[in-house]
Amino acid sequence: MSNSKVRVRFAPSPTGGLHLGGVRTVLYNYLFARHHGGDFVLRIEDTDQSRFVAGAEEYIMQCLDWCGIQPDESPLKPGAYGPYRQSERKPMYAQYAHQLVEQGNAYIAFDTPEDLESMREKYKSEHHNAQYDSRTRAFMRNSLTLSKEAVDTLLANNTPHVIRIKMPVNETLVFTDMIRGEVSFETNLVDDKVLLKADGMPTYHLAVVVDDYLMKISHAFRGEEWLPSAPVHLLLWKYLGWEAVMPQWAHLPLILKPDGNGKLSKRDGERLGFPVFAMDWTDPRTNEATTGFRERGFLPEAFTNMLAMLGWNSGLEQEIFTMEELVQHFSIERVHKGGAKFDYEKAKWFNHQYIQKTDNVRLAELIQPFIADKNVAIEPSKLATVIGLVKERLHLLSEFWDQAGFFFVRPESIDNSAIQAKWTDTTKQFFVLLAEKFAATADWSHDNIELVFNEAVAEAGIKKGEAMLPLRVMLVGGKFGPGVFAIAEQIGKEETVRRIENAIQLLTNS
RNA sequence: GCCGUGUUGGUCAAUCGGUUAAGACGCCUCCCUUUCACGGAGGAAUGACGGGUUCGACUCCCGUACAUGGUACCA
Repeated sequence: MSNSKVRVRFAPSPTGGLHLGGVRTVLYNYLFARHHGGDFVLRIEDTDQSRFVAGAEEYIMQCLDWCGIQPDESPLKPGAYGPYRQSERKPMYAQYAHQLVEQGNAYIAFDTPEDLESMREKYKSEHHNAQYDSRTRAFMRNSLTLSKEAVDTLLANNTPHVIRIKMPVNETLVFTDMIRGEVSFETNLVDDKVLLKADGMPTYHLAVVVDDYLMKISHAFRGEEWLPSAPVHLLLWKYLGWEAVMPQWAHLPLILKPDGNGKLSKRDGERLGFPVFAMDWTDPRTNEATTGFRERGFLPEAFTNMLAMLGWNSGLEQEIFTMEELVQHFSIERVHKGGAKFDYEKAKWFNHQYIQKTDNVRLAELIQPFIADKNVAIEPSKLATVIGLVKERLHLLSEFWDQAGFFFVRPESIDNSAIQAKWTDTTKQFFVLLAEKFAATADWSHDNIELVFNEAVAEAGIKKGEAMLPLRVMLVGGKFGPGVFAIAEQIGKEETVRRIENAIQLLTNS
C-alpha cells in the first residue's frame, strides 16, 4: 500500500447536523491527504433508508465549504470511482456478499426479528453474552443449519433473509493502528455481523470495505467507536482477497463533554450554552433548531484551527496555524490516543486571536449577518472603521453589536449609577459648557476634540478625571468601549452634543 | 456481564529511561490604561493506584481502579 497514491475519504451518514467530532475527522483526513499530495474523497453513507433526512447531505457539503475544505471527489464532483453515494452503488455490493457465501465465509440467515429477539433474551439469562456467533448460529435458521433444498425453497419464495459473515473459531486477529499501535481481538468474541440486509442494502461493514477497495482508499481514519468492529472489516478484506491493498487504519479519539465524561453530544451544547454543530441545523422532521459555530460568530479558520489542536499537537509551541501550516506539520502519529474534553473558553480564545489578525474589511463582511436585524443602514467603510476600534474586545463576531451598537444608535438608556455619584452643580455646569464648546468646534478631529475638552475642564475648574467617565457614559451608555474622543469623533459633532444634552436633562430631572 | 481502548495541573498538552515535568486556555496578584479590553510581569495548580524491570522511571512490563466505546438487518 505504501507505494500507491494516498487517498482518504470522509464518509458521513447524512442523518443530521455535522458534529464537532465529524468536522475534526474530515479535517484530519484532509490535512493528511494534502500533506501527502493525495486525494480527499467525500462519500455519502446512506445505506439506511429509514434514516434518510432531507437536506442533510447538502448541509454537510456546505459545512465543508465553510471550513475551507474542498473534496477532490464527491457526489457533486465525481471522479473516476463513482458514484459517491452508497445508495447509488447498491448493485455493487450483493455480488461480493454472494461471493463470500460461495466461499463459505458467509451464510444466508432467515431469522426474523422476533427469532433474534428471543435468542437474545435466552442468552442474556444463560451466558451473559448474547451474540450471533459460532455457537449460536448452529441453532438458528440459516444456510448452515438448513438443507440445501430448504434454503432454495425459502429463497424461491422470496423469504426475507440477510447475509452474515461467518466468524472463524479460535483465531486471534491483529492489526496495526496508526495511532494506537498493535490491537488484537479474539474471533470467538465478535459476532456474525450482517453484511447484506433484507432490503438488499449493505450494512456499513460490507459497504465500507467494498467502497474503500473500489475507491482505492489507502488510509482509513474514523472515530474510535469503530474499533470494536475492525476485526470484521479485517476479515472481509482478507476473504475478498484484497488483503494486500487494505488501507492503513487510524482510529481517532473521541471529543468528550467538558463536564463529567462521555462523548460530546448536541444536548451538552444546549445544556452548557455552546454550539456543537458546525453550522445551524434544523431537523426537517421535528423542526428542532440547533445553533452552529458559524452563526455563533466563529471564523472558519479559528474553528478549524481549534479543532486541529484538539487531539493533535505539532510538538512545537505554536498554536495558531493557517490551514497551509497545518497541512505542512500534520502527522497522524502525533494524534493523541486519549479523548479530549471540549473547552469552549479555549475555542473562544482561538476565535479572538483570529479576529485580531483578520483585516477590518473582511470582518465587516462577516459581521454583516449579525447586524442585519438592527434596522440600521451602515456604510461598509464606517463599519470597518468601528470594527478596528472594538475588535480587540471581541471573542465572537456576534458580540459586535453589544460592543459597538452605540456608534450607530443612540443608547436607549445610560448607566446613571456611574455618573450620579459625581453629579453636582459643578459637573452639570461643566457639561453645559462642554456642549456649547463642542457645538462651536469647527475641527472635529480626535486631537482637537480632546483639546476643546481640556479647555472646558480648565474653565470649569474641575478635575479631568471627574469628567471623563461621565462623558463616556453619556456617549456610550455604559462603562466600556474604546477611547472617548475616538468615539466622539466617530459619531460626529451633532450627535455628541445631542447625547450630552440628553444626558444633562435626564440627570437634572431625576 | 463480556470485549476493546484510554488515564501528565480545572482544560488542551510537551516529554519518546536521567528535565527545576515545557507551553497554551482559564483562574489569582501586580503594572499599563482617567472605562472596558488589549498588552506586560508574576503566582497557584499535574504524572490514578500498587507491584515489578533498571544505577535511574511520567516514560518499559504486570495487576487494580476509574473512565469511555462497542456488544442492531444504525452509522
